[in-house]
This record gives sequence, structure tokens and C-alpha cells, in this order.
Amino acid sequence: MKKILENPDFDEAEEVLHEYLKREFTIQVNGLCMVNYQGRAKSKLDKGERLVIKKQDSAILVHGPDNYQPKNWQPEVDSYTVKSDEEELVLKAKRTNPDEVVEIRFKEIDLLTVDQLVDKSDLKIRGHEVDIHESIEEDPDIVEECLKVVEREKETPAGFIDVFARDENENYVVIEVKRNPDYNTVLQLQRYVDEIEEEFSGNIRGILVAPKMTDKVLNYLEERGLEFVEVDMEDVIASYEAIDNSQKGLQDFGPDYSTD
Amino acid sequence: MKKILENPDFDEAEEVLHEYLKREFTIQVNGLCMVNYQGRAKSKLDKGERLVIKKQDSAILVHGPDNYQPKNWQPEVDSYTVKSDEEELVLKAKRTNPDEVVEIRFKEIDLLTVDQLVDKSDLKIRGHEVDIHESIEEDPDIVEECLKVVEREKETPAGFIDVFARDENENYVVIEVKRNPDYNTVLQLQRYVDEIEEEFSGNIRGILVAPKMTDKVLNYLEERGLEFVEVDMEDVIASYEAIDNSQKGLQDFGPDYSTD
DNA sequence: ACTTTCAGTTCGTTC
DNA sequence: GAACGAAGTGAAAGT
Repeated sequence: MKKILENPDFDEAEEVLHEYLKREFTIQVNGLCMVNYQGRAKSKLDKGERLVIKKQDSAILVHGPDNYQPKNWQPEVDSYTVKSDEEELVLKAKRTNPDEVVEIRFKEIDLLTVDQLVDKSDLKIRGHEVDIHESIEEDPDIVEECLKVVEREKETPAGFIDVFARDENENYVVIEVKRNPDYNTVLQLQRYVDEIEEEFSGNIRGILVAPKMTDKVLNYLEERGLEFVEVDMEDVIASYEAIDNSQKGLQDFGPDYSTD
Repeated sequence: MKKILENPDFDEAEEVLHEYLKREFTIQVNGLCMVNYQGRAKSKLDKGERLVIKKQDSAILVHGPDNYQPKNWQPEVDSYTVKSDEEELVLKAKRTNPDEVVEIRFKEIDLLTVDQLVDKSDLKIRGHEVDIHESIEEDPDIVEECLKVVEREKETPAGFIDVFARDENENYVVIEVKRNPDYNTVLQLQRYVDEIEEEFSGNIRGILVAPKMTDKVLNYLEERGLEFVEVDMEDVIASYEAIDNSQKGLQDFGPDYSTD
């Protein structure tokens, strides 16, 4: 830790902030503050105790005592200004494109720390939608037996079809993959099927592939003669790991941690 | 601040965590750690220095030195477990529905603080989509002259219509309001217009009201005989403030902070 | 508790 | 640099 100041006065805090705010340090401030935001929208947050974090890429977060989300933030800041008097310390974080500003008025500062975090490792994550795509390409049977993948990301005037395939009777099959399907997913699939019907004529099947489904969306889907196939996300992840592990040196997905 | 421990050993840290983790305290831990997540997806994060925050509603965040977003998190946790030996301190945060677990393995702890943040004030925000609704209801001319609002949030089998109105020729007008319109918005509006055509017959107009628009979406819209009206978000916010200020005691949106 | 929809969405990729 | 779509989306409001 570079600095740890407990209950600093505003002068002291201003000096530290002035020194470290524009450099690559992580600054944490616990204190009583008010926050105003103006830009794409406008917000106001009255006095309360919060944790303010300024990150090394200049992003700033104002976290309240609850919630995953910060109450206010600025993803990346162009310029910081700090000013203080006897009553308060005012921190402004501005950026352009879009033009917006977050203003934090500290009325009390309980703790101010400055640290430099070193973190070169990337987050490896599995279970994205694109993993389902690859999983289908690897093993089309998870959607339907005897399915042959013709093309992935096939372009149509209505957008890109996730997977374009033919079934055992040589029917064309439009496959739309969604992690969280909803009404719009159905409309989107419908559009693709319509496009393909114009291009190829004949019976075109549309299949929505997703790890979960609700009754209403399923009805909506079936009303339109479209189909649903459920995939197990754990299978997708497992298949991905099998691929990873078959390639030496990519065993990044080590032992499982059960939720028990 | 309840506690500030610099470079605590794992025993000490475990004791403090054990005492405060399950209670309504904000805990900040700066340290070297690895993180695994398994649940809706699966992720792995190698050793790196990070800031871990446990909030008072039991949410937990793992923030790296950069970015607005945490690298790992758990929105609300059902149970925490802490275990330590000479080598590491392991913190597990589990929840059900969905079943998932975040496991943080600390290899070093630089700073551990425990605080209780008091924050009773709500974030007041203006510039949401619903503010555009109210703005239209207040002054329908911003969409089109001589427009009369019939109903807001009108229910149809296809969902809720934002604003339902009649124009100067007594045509029914379906208005869909979007902050960030896209293809799906057009499909949605189309659905509503189709529904209203069935219910009322006759010429039904569909208008998409948004603060911005792209060429492709606009084309797609106009191909379907639908219309677009641009609104200025600043006008919406201003109109809202005018309403607020006309009502005593609601002047929460004080002076503007320019981005200069 | 579940569904639906919006978000100052953010973030990445692609054109 | 704009635009398009996914996210371990999260959060709030309605049912």
C-alpha cells in the first residue's frame, strides 16, 4: 500500500489526490458524500456514506453499501479536478464523447488509501453464446441427429444466421442460438426463416437452441411453426474443456468447484 | 472505520472475516488472489492483485486495477465460507437460484478494512425512457401537432403500447418510445400496429420516438410504412425539471454542472 | 417468486 | 469511429 490515511482533513486528502489521481494508482475513499451526474442523463444522489474507487485506467466508481452496481460511475475519464475548502472536498471527473461529468462532494473522509495493483492475468470464461455455436459445429447431434452444418454466421438481408444446416431429409434448417431467449428472439428467427424461404423456397425449418425456455415464448414459437431444442450449458462447457484439454498447454479450466 | 488491518496474516484475517462477513458491514480486501467462478458459466482468473469488496447486502465484487466492471462477482450471496492455512485464505461465496459459486484464493493480503456505510438516500435520475413517455403526455406536440393521447401503456396481446393516440385526421397512432432503438424495436412496433389493425381496422400509423436513430434501422422502419420522430433528450429532461419545479419541494434537480 | 423490460447499460467485434 | 449484438448481463416494476 502506498498510503493509508485515516480521517484525513480535506487539505491532506486534496494533496494526496492531486498527486495520485492522474497516475496509475488505485484510490479508495470511504466517506460521506453527495454525487451529481450530468451527461446522457442527469442524476442526483444526496448525502450518504459510500466507497469511491478510482481505478488505474482512470475509471471511477461510487459504490453504496448495497448492490452489485455502482450508484454513479464514469467508465474512463479525460480529466480530474480536485478542490477543497474547510467544508468539503469536491472531485470532478469529466469525459467527452459523450460529454458527461460526475461530481463528488465529500463532506467527510473516513479513509483514503492509495495502492498500485498489478494484475496481468486475463479472465478466461466459458459458457458464452458463441461457445454453444462451436459446440453445435463440433457435434451437430446435440441439436438433432443426422444434422449437417452448412454454414455459420450466414449473412442474409435480415442479419446473420447463427447456424445454417440441413436435416436428414435435406430440408434447410435455420438455427438461432440464445442464452436468454425472449419474444424478440422468436421474431428474429422468424425473419431469418422468411428470408431463407425467399432465397431457397421449399420447407425451411427454424430451430431455437437455448439452455432455457419459458412457456409463453415456447407457445409464441410453436404458433409460428418454429421449433425449440434445449441444450445443457454444462455439456457445452464440458465439450469445450474436452477440446481445450486435447490441445496441450491449454488446460486453463482446471478442477471444478461444486456448489455444495 | 471498524477495523483497518495492514498486512494481516491469514489467521488474523480469517478471524475478522468470520466475524463480519455474515453481518451488514462493508469489507474491503486488497490482495493477491486467484478467482474461480462456476454457475451459469465458468471462469478462471489467475493470480493478480485485486480489490475485493463485500457489501452490506452480501453482494461481493472482485475488481481488477482497470475497468468499470468487476472481474468476478456475486450479486447476492446465500452463504459464505472462509478457510485458511499457512499458504492461503480461501473465501467462497455461494448462492442458489441459480446455483453458482465464486471462490477467491488469497495468496497475500495487503489491507483488510471493515466499515459500516450508512446511506439512506435514493438516487434520483432523469432521462429514462419513461421520462420521454411523460414528456409526450405532457406535450404531445413534440411528436406531432394536434396529436391527442388516448392511453398510455395500452395492453395488447403483443405487449404494452407505450403511447396510444389519434392524429388530426382521427387516425389511430401507435407510439413506441426507445432510448436506443434497433431492429427489434421496429419489429416490436410492427407487432403492435398489426394488433391494433386487427382490433380497430382502418389506417393505423406507427411512430418510433427516440433521441437517436441509425440509417439502417430507419430504412427498415420506413420499408414497413412506419415513421420516426426524433426527440431531444435535453428537452425531455428540461421539461421534467419544469414540472418538478412547479411542484413545491421537489426541486431535487438543482444547478447544472456543465462539462466544461 | 417469476416474468418482462429498461439501462447514463458496458463491452467486444466488425465494418 | 459508428453500429450491431451479447452479457455469468443487473435492477426494477408488475403479476
